[in-house]
Amino acid sequence: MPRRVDHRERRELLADALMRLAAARGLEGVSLRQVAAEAGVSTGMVQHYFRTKDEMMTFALAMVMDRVRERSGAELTSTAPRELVRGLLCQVLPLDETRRLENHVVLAFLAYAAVKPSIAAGLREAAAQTRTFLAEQLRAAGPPAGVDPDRAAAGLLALVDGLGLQLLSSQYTEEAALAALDAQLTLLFGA
Amino acid sequence: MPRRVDHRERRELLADALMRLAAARGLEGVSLRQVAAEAGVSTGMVQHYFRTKDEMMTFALAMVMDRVRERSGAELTSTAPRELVRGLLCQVLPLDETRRLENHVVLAFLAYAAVKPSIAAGLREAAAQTRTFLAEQLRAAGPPAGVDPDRAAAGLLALVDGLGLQLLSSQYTEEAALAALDAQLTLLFGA
DNA sequence: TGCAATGCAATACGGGTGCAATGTAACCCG
DNA sequence: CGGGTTACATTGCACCCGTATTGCATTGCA
Repeated sequence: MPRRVDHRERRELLADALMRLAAARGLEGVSLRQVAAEAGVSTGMVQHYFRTKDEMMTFALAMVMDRVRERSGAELTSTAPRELVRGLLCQVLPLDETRRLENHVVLAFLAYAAVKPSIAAGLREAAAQTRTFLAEQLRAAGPPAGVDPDRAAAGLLALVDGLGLQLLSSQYTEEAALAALDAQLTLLFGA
Repeated sequence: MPRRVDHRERRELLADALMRLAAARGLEGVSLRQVAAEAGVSTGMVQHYFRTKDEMMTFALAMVMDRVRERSGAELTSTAPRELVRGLLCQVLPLDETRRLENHVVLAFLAYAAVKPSIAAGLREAAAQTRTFLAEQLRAAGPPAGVDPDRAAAGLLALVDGLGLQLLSSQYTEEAALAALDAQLTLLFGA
């Protein structure tokens, strides 16, 4: 049995189980044993691949953000700035089951990160990256008078974060969220 | 000693301790014993005032939201819609230590509520209330063409939520957040 | 003046937690 | 064809959790 295993693959298998748990029962429902059970393996195996629970958590979060980044990268085919921006932001919104799950995880980790700065760092960097990209696109599109691209980018990201938050707690529908996003894009890119 | 105690007051004392813990160590750091220790009382006393942990949590969240609502109500003196809206939204943003604490708590509960619907209900109702108020004010101010008050209100609330989120994880400064908010208000209310 | 209700404190219980230690198969390498 | 390393599985430990139970003052009320 041994030696011939892909470490990466195993860790992702476990991290996937963790995500499912986090989405279903919250981060506090995540324990070594629960993750093991969800993945259908022994707790010893989990310990084998993650020396500590914190290491497991950190890996899972990194994995989620990598996936979002990957999907966003794949979306960068359109040439019109507005569609590009919209496509990217839609990859973040919880509009299907996969992304709902991801958003749950990220939200759980956000609450966690407000306390543990080491976790927050990764999130912060990813956001900054997205923000500068958005600002570039806004600048390229030549926004209406009175719209500062940097500020607008920051606002746009905050808007999407907020929309995601409200979608998760089912405060309203996907259509409403998309409408709000589109309305904002229209304001920023002009009619 | 007994009989002459204000139940409400005791419960708020405990809920305050809970808030401090939640802000400092996250919701998962909140236990009956920890709350008791933080409040400087026995765990028995906590049990006396909250029959279950869930009851304690629910009460604490309700208390926080009541305080926000109270503060927001006190802010409703200005007559110009834009200033009114701005004042209200600023009461939600984490711009001082008190509100940072509150935001931490609400965020923690949001992650919790994504899993426990009974908690989510209260949050949803409060948000809906705020949203209709915002929409009223926008309508009263006569927004520029192409701005739908209801959608704009929803967007505004989402924006503030997102800004709060990013402020908490110190993704940027208070000034930047306020600037983003003001920029959006200018877009919605016109110059 | 009794007596029930109230406000708490202390303790105990069953269960879940992270983690360390140990065991044991399977494979690769020399 | 041994020895060492890898990949797990099992078990145990100390701790913390939420909750139930019990005990005991103190008080308002009859």
